[in-house]
Amino acid sequence: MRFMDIQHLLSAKVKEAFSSIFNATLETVEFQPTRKDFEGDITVVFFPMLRVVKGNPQQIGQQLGEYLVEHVDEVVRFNVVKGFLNLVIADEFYLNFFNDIKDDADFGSVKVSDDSDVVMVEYSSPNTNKPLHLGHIRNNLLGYSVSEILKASGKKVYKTQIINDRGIHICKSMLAWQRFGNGETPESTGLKGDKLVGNYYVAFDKAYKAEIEELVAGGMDKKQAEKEAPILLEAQQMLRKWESGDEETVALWKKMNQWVYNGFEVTYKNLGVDFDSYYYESNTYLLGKDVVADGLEKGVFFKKEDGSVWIDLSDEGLDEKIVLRADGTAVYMTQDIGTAIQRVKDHPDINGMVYTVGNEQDYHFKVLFTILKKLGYDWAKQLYHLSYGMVDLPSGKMKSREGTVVDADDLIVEMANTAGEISEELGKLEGYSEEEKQSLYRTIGLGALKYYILKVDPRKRILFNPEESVDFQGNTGPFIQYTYARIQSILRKAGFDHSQRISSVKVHEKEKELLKQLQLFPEIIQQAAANYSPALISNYTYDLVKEFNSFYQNVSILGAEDETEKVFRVQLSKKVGEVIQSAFRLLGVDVPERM
RNA sequence: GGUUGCGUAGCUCAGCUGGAUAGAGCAUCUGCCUUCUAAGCAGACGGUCGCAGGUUCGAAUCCUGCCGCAAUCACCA
Repeated sequence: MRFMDIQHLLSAKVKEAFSSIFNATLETVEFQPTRKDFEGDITVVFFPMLRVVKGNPQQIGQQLGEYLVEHVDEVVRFNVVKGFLNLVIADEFYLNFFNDIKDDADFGSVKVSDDSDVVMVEYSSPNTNKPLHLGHIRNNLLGYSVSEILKASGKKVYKTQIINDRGIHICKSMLAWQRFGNGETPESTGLKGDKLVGNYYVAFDKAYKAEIEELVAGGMDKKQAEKEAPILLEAQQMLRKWESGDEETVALWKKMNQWVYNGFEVTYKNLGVDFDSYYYESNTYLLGKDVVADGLEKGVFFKKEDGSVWIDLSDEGLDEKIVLRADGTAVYMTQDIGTAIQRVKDHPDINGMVYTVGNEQDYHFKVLFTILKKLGYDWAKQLYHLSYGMVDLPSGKMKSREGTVVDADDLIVEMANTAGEISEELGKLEGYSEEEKQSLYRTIGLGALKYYILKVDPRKRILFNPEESVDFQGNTGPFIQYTYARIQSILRKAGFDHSQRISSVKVHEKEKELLKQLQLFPEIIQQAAANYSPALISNYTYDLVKEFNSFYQNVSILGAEDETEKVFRVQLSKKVGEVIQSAFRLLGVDVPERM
C-alpha cells in the first residue's frame, strides 16, 4: 500500500466505525501528524464529531480506537487525549512504503507526459547598462528554482527572460563611454564587460549631477536643471538616433551590449542558472500596437480626445490605464501585452506563464493580467506574477548609480572564500587536490548563499548585512550538504551488498521518524509548485536532515548488532541522501561527496 | 489619502486551507569526539504571536478596526 492511502483508508474506517457504533454519519474526518509529546503516528481529531455524537470524549475516543485496532491491520495501538485519538501505525506499513520507493531514483517527482501543463517561466530580465547585483541573484535563484520545482511537479517548463537592451539607460552608458572612455574595452582593461559598462553608467550620473549643480549655481530652478542638463539632452538625442536606426549609434549599442552579455554569461554560469530562450526588448518594444487596435474594435479599450488609448478597470478596483500614447507610440504595458502574445505564438503549447519580478511591479502585473483576460485569451487565466520582496542593505536600498550595491560576482567569490577558510580550519580534506578543494569551496559557498536566500518566503523582504557573513551552521545550506557528505562516507565504507529487500526488521523510533519524513516529499513538491515557493522545499529538507543527524548520532549504522538491521540502516541512509540531493537540485544547490 | 504585502523569542526565520503545552537556527550557558565526518548531537535559557474587538467547542491562523514598516497609485521602466 502506498502511503497516501493510509489516510483514505482510515477516513473510511472511521466513518464506518461511527455508523456501526453510534449509528451516525460523518461528512469528513480530520487528521494530523501526532505531536512528538504523545505516542502515535497519525491523529484523528474528533472534536468536530462530538457535534454528531454527544457524550464523553474520552469514552468515544476509546470506542473508536478499539474499533480501528480491531478492523484495520495497520493500526496497532492507540491513546486518547481530549479530542485527539492518537494511532500507532505498524512497522510493516513503513517498511512496505520504503521498499516501494527504495529503488525509485525519481522518488517525489511526477514525470512529464504529453498532456502535462506547459508553463513558461520568465526570470532575470536585466537591464544591459550595469552588472548583476544581489537583487538579481534573488530573482535568478527564485526563477530557476521555481522552474525546477514546476518540472518536478509534472509540468513542462520553458525558461526564458526578456533582456532590456534598449532605452535611455543604455544610452547613458554609451554616451559616457564616448565622452570619457578613451576607447577602453574589456580586453584593454581586463574588466568584465558588464562591469566596464556599469562604470560608465555611474560616470554618466556623476557628470549629470555636476551639470545640474552648475546650472543651479547659475540661478536655474533645480527641477528645470534636471530636465535640461546638456548631457541628459544628449542621451535623449542618442535614443532618438537609435530609434531611427542611425548606423553609428546602433553599432556602438551592439558593441557595448555584447560586452555586457559576455559578462552576464559568466555570472549566470557561476550561479548555475540557464534559459531555454531569450527575448530582447529591442525586438519586442514595438509589439502590441496591433493588439491595441484590435481591442479598440472589440470595445475593450477606448480612445480619448487627444488620441491616446486607455482601458477602464475601475470595475475591477483598478484605475484607468493608458495602453497607447497620443502620438501612437507604445508604453511599457503595450509591449508586455504584445510580448505575452508573441510568446504563445512562438510556443503554441503554452497554457500558463510565470513572471519573476519584484513586488514593486505588483500593480503593473495585476493590470496586465486583467487586460489579457479582457482581450479574451484563454491562457490568461494561468498567469502568475512571482512577486518577491526587495533585498535591502542596512543602509537602505541598493542603488547602482550610487555604487551602493552588493555585486553578484564579488559575493559569490566571497562566499567561496569563507567556505575555504572554514574548511581549512576543520582540515578534513586530506587527499584532495587544490583544484578539487577550490571546486568544493565554491559548492559550499554557493550552497550557503542560495539556501540563505531561498529559505525565506519569496514575498518577504530580505535585509542583507554584508558585515555579518552568511552562516554555515544550523539551518543553512552547508549543514545540509554536510549531512549528505556524511551519508556518502558511510556508503563508501559499507562494502557489502545492501540491495536486498528487507521485509522484516525492528524499526527504531528514529528510523520511523525518518520514514515519515520521507513520505512527505512528493506532497511537499506539489505544495511548493502550487505556491511557487522554494522555501517549502528548503524547510522540508532541513527537517529531514535534522532528523537524520539525530538518527546518525544516536543509532549506530555500520555497527548495528543485527545484520538485517545494518543493511536496512544503510539503505535508509542512502535514500535520505538521494532525497537531499533531489531536493537540493530543485533549489539549484549541489551536494559534495566529502566536506 | 486609496490599494497591496508584511509585523511571531535579543537577531534571522518556520508554522497561517482554524486544533493538543506556538517551533527551529544564531547568540548565551551545560554536557558529548579511544565507536560510522563535532559544519554535528543531547539539553538549558528565551514569547501578552503589533494592539483592540468579533466568529468558534477551539484563533498566531478567519473577519473588522487601529498602529508600525514597505511597495505602488506617471503618456518611467
